[in-house]
Amino acid sequence: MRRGYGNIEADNYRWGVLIATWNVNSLKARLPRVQEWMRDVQPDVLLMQETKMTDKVFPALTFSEMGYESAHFGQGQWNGVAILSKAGLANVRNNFVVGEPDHEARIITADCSGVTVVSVYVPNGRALDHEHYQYKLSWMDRLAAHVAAIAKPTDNLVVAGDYNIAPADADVWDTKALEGSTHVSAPERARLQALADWGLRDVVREQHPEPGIYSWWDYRNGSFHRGWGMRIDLALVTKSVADNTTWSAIDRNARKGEQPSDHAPVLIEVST
DNA sequence: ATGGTGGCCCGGCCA
Repeated sequence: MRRGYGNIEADNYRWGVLIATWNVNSLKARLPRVQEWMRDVQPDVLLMQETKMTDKVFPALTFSEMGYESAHFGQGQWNGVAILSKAGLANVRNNFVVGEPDHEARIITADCSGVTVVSVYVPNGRALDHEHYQYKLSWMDRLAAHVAAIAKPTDNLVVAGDYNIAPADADVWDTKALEGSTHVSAPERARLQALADWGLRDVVREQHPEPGIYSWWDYRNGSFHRGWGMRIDLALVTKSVADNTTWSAIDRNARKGEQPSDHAPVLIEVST
């Protein structure tokens, strides 16, 4: 029997595979919080971003002792993505599988008991006139090629992580404040639409149409307490997964307390 | 949000 979801306000007990994604903003700094959260919520699969460490120091043994297999694609003090699973972990693929490999560690793919999962950390972009923004747009194009290369729209696929893109105006606290900024520009949103056109659905938004659900709040200015957030961490899934997603949430409680990440975990429960 | 925080690891850069 499955448990409830720890500190998450679920109105019921749920059954199925619980898949979570979380930008931890340094796994070294965040390991105690991550372990506490994992014990509390018991995800079956956890995708992480911004581990900010090398593969050599990734705490695979710690996660193994907690019952998780793991795969990590890191590069040092920046970026770094991981997949933890107690539902099987096979066919691990670092980086893009087609085209030019990225020079940064931002994407890792694996198969977890019939579902292919991709942990993505999309480049921030910095500013619309910055070359990093062009890197972000081309990165999203390469992600689309990667997705098309690893799966068909009829497969079980979850592409989740920190997209650094708010899909719509309802996903930000103040559209005026963000005018001319990254994360909300039309070209970025067009890249998300391309993934949608291929067959990936924003299942959390489908299940939570209300505005004001965010996954990231700036550390500065008391943004969290003022409600200045954005929903930029997304779980994009194919139809077979979306149609079997029985529950989803953003665990904003994880943004509270001592030494939080600036991102909250996003969860989906998929019945099997 | 023009940056007041927090990550990297010790001088700024990045988010």
